[in-house]
Amino acid sequence: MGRRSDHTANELRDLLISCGHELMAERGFAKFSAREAARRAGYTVGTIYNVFGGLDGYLIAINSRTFVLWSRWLEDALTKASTDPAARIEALVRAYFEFAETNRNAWMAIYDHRIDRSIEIPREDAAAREALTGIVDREVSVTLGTGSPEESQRLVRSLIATVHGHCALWLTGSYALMQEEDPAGQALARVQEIMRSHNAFATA
Amino acid sequence: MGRRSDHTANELRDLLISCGHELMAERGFAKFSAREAARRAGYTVGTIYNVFGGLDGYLIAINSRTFVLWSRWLEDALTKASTDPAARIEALVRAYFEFAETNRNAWMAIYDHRIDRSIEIPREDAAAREALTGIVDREVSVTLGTGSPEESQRLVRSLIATVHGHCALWLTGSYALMQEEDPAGQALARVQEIMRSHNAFATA
DNA sequence: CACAAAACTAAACACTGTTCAATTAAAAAT
DNA sequence: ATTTTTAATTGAACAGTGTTTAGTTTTGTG
Repeated sequence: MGRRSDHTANELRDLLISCGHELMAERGFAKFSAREAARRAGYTVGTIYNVFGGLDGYLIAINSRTFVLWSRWLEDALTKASTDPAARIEALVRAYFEFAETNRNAWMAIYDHRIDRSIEIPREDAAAREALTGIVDREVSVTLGTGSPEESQRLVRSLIATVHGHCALWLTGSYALMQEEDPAGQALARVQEIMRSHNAFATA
Repeated sequence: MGRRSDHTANELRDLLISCGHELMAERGFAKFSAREAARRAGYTVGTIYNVFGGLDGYLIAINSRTFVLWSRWLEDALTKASTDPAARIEALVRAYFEFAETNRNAWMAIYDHRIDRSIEIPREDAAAREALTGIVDREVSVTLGTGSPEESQRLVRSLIATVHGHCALWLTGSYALMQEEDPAGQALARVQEIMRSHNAFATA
């Protein structure tokens, strides 16, 4: 068959991402199959190559969707949190872990997919990825009294890396960290220690 | 051909691990091929399944070798370091990053290989993995004054996770963390802040 | 209505991992 | 010294991949 009228270009794009995301959540990165994803959408692999330019483009799109869901998850948690800065940071870290645990495979796929430096990430996708950093930036900046914005941004990235490390080692089951019952609690404790070192939460 | 006399069982095992490790360092986890590794060793895939029981066993063996090299790298760095606890911690963090950068693909393969919980890791391999934690434990314990050994162990794992997070995000190129020029420095700063929060480096 | 462009498929290619019967070489038994 | 047994190794098969390309079908347009 040729061009089908049952889906517009955008609908098809969305459908393929949805099916791909579902399959990724179900099987994980290693057992993901573009063929199978297309099959579930009622199409053939070739279509994926048409729409996304290649497998990398497709995986980027799928992972970007995960980023969007993740950001929403964090924003939702922050909405329910109080206005106390320390409480908001805790909510943020807890929500970070919750999302990763709830969406194990999809979350891990983000880091499983190694993007070749030669390939360029579409603006829209890059934005979805940076949105997450933006949320953390916004919340952390409130608590940090003095210091240049650049220094603050560096710290934000470092804090994200800190939480990421705990979360990643936890979910991959690496190390005997498995025996750690509350990795989120440990990550939070470290974040708090670091932030206090930078005179955050300083009561006036 | 049948049984060959050109390699004993142990030699063959070692040869296959060497070739596999080399290929892993060269191509990375995603493009690793057991067939190709066996080919380089002068054997066929089947032999890998004979010797290691399956692909998982082979990958575990390859990654365990990386752990051994990593531990050695850290010990070497510590040998060259002074006796000052703070300096030793710095040497440890720096060496951690150096090894990961120098052995990018092999290092990442450790975390790329998701081991099914059903499969059991051979004692020897488990030991190689735990050795690394042991080194950190030994060095950190010196600086931590009070506190139960269990609490200390939890902190050690948490510190490892902290450094791991920085290193992983750096090497995967995730986030705009790429723009960070000295991720090792950031990781070290966080480690120091955390340790000071736990009254480490307390001068008597 | 004819045509050109776009969407989509089907099939091919060169690879995987995994299994297993068949072969070969060495060790053990006669 | 021969035969038998046992174990190591291969080769071929199977069902999957990702990727490319020629071809077919559908649609919008001249």
